[in-house]
Amino acid sequence: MNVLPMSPAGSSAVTTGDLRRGAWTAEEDLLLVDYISRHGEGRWNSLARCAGLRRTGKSCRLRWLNYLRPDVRRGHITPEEQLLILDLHSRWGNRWSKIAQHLPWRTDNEIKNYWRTRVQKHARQLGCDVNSDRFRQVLLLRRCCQRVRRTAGGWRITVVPLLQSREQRVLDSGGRHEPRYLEHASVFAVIDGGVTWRAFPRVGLCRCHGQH
DNA sequence: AAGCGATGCAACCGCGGTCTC
DNA sequence: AGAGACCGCGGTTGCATCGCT
Repeated sequence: MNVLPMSPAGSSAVTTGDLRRGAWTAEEDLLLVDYISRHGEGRWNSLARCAGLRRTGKSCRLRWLNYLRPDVRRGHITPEEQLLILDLHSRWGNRWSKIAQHLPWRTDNEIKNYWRTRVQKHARQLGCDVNSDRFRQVLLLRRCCQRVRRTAGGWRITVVPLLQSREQRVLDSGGRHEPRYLEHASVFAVIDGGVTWRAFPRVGLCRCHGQH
């Protein structure tokens, strides 16, 4: 099972009347997991009562779907997932549950949080819209850099912001053992020794030959 | 070391749609 | 058919943690 965030003893959870609210305790998690493993999911309100949990059905459902479900993947969102989320969001907007259907190991809540805290902030810093080609290119470049890192190993990569100029520019990031960046119009590239990886909007990463 | 603002994320809330009786 | 219960979604809040001064 996943390592779960647990509230410490005497946590921020409060009890109003017969119901508890706030952070879940390890004991509550165990009760819920144990009950669902024996009886499966059902009607959440009655499940909460039958499992001996002083929680609303809603609260139990949220806890199960977002954290206790065995197939939920937690932690760092990969560049591939970022691009997929970006693509799906450009199609459907804030339809988080619909987007999450295409990343079944991620929850809608996680995707929504990721979007609001990281993506929107990132776009603000770049001064562009999250659905713009420019923003997409930056993500593609990041993935590109990661691949170069993986294959070349040990290189220090500097992310170069997209320039507005239409003319071709070759940006040299410094030492001869580091990759150089080529930027032309709406295309990014990382030049890695004899191989050039180019990132095209809506297409992805392509390996090019003889393009220095 | 302490204070404080920024950040990330778990959890709650409100509402509209669906189900059940 | 309709009323109440329930579910699921998207938006929002609150708190723990981090990093800076």
